Amino acid sequence: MVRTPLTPWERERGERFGALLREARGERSMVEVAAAAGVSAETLRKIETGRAPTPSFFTIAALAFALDLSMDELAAACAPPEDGEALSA
Amino acid sequence: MVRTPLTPWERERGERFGALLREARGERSMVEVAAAAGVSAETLRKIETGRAPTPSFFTIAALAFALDLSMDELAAACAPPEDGEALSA
DNA sequence: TCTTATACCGGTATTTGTATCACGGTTGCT
DNA sequence: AGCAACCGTGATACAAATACCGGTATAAGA
Repeated sequence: MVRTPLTPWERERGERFGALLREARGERSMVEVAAAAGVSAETLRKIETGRAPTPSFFTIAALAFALDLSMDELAAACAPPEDGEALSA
Repeated sequence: MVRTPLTPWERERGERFGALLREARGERSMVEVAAAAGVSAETLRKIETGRAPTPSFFTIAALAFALDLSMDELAAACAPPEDGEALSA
C-alpha cells in the first residue's frame, strides 16, 4: 500500500466541502456553474456529492471564482482537527 | 481522450506555482515544512519542482497553512488568461 | 576521511480526479 | 402523444497525485 486510501475523515471532509459548494451554487444549475468554471458538470457533481473528496487545487480555484467564494474561507471551513479542535466549544 | 492530458500551459503554471511555494519556504527544509503540513517530502518536492502540476486542494491548503500563505493569493498568482489578460496593465 | 543531513532523481504501486458515454426524469412546446 | 432540451446520475477509461524505495550529489562537521 503506497498511497493512503483516504481516511474516513477525509471522505467526510469531502462531503462537507461539497455541501458548501452546493450551498454557494444556490439556484444556479450545475451546468451553468461548471461551464463558468471551465470544468465538466460531472466533475462538479462529484465534488458536490463528495465522491471526489480531494479535488485539485486549480479546479477548486476556478469553482471558487465562479461562485465568488474565498479559498481561505473554504479551507478554514474544512480545517483539520490539528490538535485542539474545540469545535463549537 | 477521456481526460485532458494536461496542457503545456497547465504544466508551466505548475512550475510557477511550485516556485512560489519554494520561495515561501525560504530557509526551512523540505522535510520540516512537509511534516508541518502533513504531506511527504517527496510530494512537496514534486509540487515545488512542478512535477505535480495540479496538486489537490487540501494538500495545498495544508502547505499554505504551514507556510502562512493565502490561498486566494496563490490562486491569483496563477490565474488563467481567461479573456482579457491585461495583467499588470 | 567518514558520517550526517539535505535535496534531487528514477522507478514502482495504488488510489483518485477528471472527462466521455449512456440512461432516466422532468418540463415545455407543437 | 411525440419531441426536444435540460438536469442529475451511474458506469467506464485514462491520466495524474501521492507515497515508498533506492541511488546520487553536495556541503558541514567530527
